[in-house]
Amino acid sequence: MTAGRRVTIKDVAAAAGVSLTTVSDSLTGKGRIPDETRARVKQVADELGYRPNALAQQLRGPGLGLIGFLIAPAAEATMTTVWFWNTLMNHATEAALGRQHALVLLPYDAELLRSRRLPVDGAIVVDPKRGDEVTEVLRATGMPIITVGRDLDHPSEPWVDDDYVNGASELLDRAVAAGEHVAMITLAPTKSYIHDSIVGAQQWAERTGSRVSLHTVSAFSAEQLDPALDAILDADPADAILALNDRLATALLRRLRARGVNVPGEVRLVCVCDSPELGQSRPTITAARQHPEDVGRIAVSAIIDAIAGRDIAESTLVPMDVMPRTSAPALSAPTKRRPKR
Amino acid sequence: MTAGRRVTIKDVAAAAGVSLTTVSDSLTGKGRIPDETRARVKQVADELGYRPNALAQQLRGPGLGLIGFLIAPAAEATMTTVWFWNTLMNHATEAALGRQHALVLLPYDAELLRSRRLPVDGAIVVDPKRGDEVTEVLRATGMPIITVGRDLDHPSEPWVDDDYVNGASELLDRAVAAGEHVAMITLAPTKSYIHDSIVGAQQWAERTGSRVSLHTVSAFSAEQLDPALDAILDADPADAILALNDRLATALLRRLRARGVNVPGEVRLVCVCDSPELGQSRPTITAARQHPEDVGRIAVSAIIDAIAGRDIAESTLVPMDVMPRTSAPALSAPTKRRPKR
DNA sequence: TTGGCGTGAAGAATCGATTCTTCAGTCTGT
DNA sequence: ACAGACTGAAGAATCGATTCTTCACGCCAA
Repeated sequence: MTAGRRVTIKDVAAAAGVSLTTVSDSLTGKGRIPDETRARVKQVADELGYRPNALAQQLRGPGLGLIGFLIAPAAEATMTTVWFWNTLMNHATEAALGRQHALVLLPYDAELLRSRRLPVDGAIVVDPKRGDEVTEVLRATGMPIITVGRDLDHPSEPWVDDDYVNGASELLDRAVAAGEHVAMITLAPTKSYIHDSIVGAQQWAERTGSRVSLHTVSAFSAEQLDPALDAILDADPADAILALNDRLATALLRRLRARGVNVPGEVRLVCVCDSPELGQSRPTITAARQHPEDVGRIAVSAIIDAIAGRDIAESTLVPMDVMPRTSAPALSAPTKRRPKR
Repeated sequence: MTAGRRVTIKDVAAAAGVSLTTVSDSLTGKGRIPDETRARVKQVADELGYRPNALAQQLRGPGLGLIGFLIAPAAEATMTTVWFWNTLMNHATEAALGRQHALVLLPYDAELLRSRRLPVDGAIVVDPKRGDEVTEVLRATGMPIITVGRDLDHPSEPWVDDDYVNGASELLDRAVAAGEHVAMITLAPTKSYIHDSIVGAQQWAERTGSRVSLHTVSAFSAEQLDPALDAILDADPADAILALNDRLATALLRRLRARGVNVPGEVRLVCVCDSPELGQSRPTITAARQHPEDVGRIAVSAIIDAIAGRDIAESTLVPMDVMPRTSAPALSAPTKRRPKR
């Protein structure tokens, strides 16, 4: 009961005076065992506190693959982040379980990872930062790796992500008329989704002959953010404002209301990354929806293939969906069609 | 290369024309193998794309314990949540790895968990909601379980948590003079930390002969939150305001500033749950710091003990630290000492 | 009485990698 | 020239559970 070593099937067999086979069959409901014996074995197992070792149980049969799962801590957290991670984690977990694999959490710490043998067959890294040392350490072990979002300094690593380039571009297509001036409020492009969102906005500008002016802020504290946003609104009056994420979008909406600016009457407001909060604000905010469910599933599929030695796609983009809301209703007359790519 | 089945050590041995032992020793750098053979085996292994099976590798030796890890999705997300989960996850992961265990993510979905055999020896459930069905399903498998935060409907389940009762109480001791009137802004007590924070504030009130008035809001959207907070500020003028979490605290600070109320001059503002953001606002906000690092480590320790069949404490409370900041400086003359319990 | 069949349960192989033990062959020193 | 030491590598046990195969025993019918 208070023993140190774990109780194994051998202990149960010895205590019940039967063979290993009988214990296994009794507990799993297989084989030809009279009810009386079955009950007795179960009782002995309970008394000893026996629980089958999950590892050994999985070794035979189809086998359980172990996939390392790492999330880079975010300096700036938003509802988007939480919603995205939660959804991603749940769907990735589910996909893995369905394919006889398990997601094993690993600490996001290069030192720690380096210092021990990692009990995994491959790894998924979510939101790596530029030139990420953690990814580097994993790579050095030789295990297959896939990232959700690219490591901007290692573009050749296999990765999966929402298609922020086209997402941002289509978002503007739907919500902003060609030729108008858009002020884009973004964070420093340390992660690929930021970089890609900016590229998407610039592509839209080129294609439609519009102008996008970039403003980078650091969004750590709401108290520091508000004055920064005010300064931008003062200096750069625009027809529409494109916020990178929900945190920036809601902060902007607050500032605009405080200034008595009508949204969308005087200025339209759109946000690249959707989050549940954007559907709750007043007015609700138009955004492009990511698909963490698909991203998670695809990442798991790819890493399982890589572990099995199959070739995998170098990158996968998941299309985003524009969600037109009150802050920037869909245009009735669509602007020029974007070329396929 | 594009093969379906995974390459095993046997395949390498056959291809290299040596024994299993030689392959294993060559790749792990052990045994007495001449450099030439070692290199040749390594090359063959590389060509075949061999990677040792993590499961089998861990079966021998100390063995790898698998611990299920589940996080209940939060309806309302705050910086606290993200910071807390991230820190908890990293430290729990690290603690597990250090003790030859691995944290395996499981989906927070009762249906899914019920439908398959779970490849884990025990489980940690973070932030269970009242009468949680997920916990129920896990419990039914017979595996040991520990929750971070109590399931309010299953108080007898082993659990670990920050000591919100004493945390809130000591926070008020340090920042609010006895006899003053405190307005507490909180969420509906669906999780134990909310419940406990309220109890702590009430205990402080009783002990010091002060009054705490409770105001429950739903914090989903910032746009809906502000009017609700205004209504409370209008209806219940207080000497100090106690916010449950960073989201409520920063929203309150915004409202107070908008109303031209001086903090801490006219009203002091304190927050039960600390988060990095509270140290960045202007003024910075006094709060009680949780210790997700310790909570994570302790939860892992406990579940490992439970898996090994050792008896574990039914509950563990981690003391919180009051962080005095500008919004409510520490009182020079401390109020009555709280009795030990 | 004995062949055959059904029952209950044990034996042994298996999963993949590691590690302890053994062993054949070569080299060295006396 | 031969015992003993050393080298390189293979054999076999092990981890814990599952599962395929075998086997002893009892009973019934021919």
